[in-house]
Amino acid sequence: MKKQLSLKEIKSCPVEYVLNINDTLNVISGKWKLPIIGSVLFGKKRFTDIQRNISKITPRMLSKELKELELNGVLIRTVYETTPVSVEYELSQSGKLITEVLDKMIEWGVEHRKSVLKKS
Amino acid sequence: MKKQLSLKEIKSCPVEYVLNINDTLNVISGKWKLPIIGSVLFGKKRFTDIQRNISKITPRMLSKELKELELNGVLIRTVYETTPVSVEYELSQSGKLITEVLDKMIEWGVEHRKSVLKKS
DNA sequence: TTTATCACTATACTTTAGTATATCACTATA
DNA sequence: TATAGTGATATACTAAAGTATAGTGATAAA
Repeated sequence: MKKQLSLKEIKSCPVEYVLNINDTLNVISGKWKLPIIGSVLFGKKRFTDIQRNISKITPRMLSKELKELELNGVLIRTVYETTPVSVEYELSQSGKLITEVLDKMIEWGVEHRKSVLKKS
Repeated sequence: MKKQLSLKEIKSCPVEYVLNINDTLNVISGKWKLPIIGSVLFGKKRFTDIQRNISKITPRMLSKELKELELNGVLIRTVYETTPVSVEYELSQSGKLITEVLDKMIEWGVEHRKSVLKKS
């Protein structure tokens, strides 16, 4: 098994640095992951709720991405044995915390745009 | 021209939220952008330096990605009229600041992995 | 009886991202 | 004269990501 490195060790090793960022990047990149996270950000949602929320997503993509997000521990999937079954998706504890990363991205983006506009 | 929204306005509008994160995401996603940023993180680098640094990248990809990063205002390209010409790439001011986002990503990733391991 | 809802899956397709390999014009060194 | 280094570009390809469209089985309402 791979040794767990400390934050300090990761940030000081270029290879680990890139690998660890990629791990996080994989959780949020692709066309639909972010909209899905956005959709469940304010509480539990069902499959069709999310689908209605993100009008252009196909069920194939939604199903695929939900599975991946669940596998990655970002979403929690709960099945209720009603008829027909209902399934609810919600953010896990660390799924909720990813907003800290997202907010940082927005902040950088806004500042970056300012500095690009200034120069042109 | 599009109105510049404040941080508050962006964070409170789901559509703007996703759009703005995507802007930042586009700067760092893809197979090679992060390794390139990593390579120039500690100072100016030339085309072949970066190529040697990232041993598996093809010149086509390196050229393509450098162009995109320059266009996005993350990298600055300087041409020196030596013979043969030499070209140096370095991070712009806000290019340097993107490390704040990257560090946040590492921090979340490390905590997230901990919480996933705990549960299994 | 037809239609709709639920949460999906199957198949075939297109589009985008990335790879492989060769080449450019120039110059300096062996 | 042959070879290597400079910073790339051209063409053709494969692989990955995403789209389009139809269909599943159970149930319940019109």
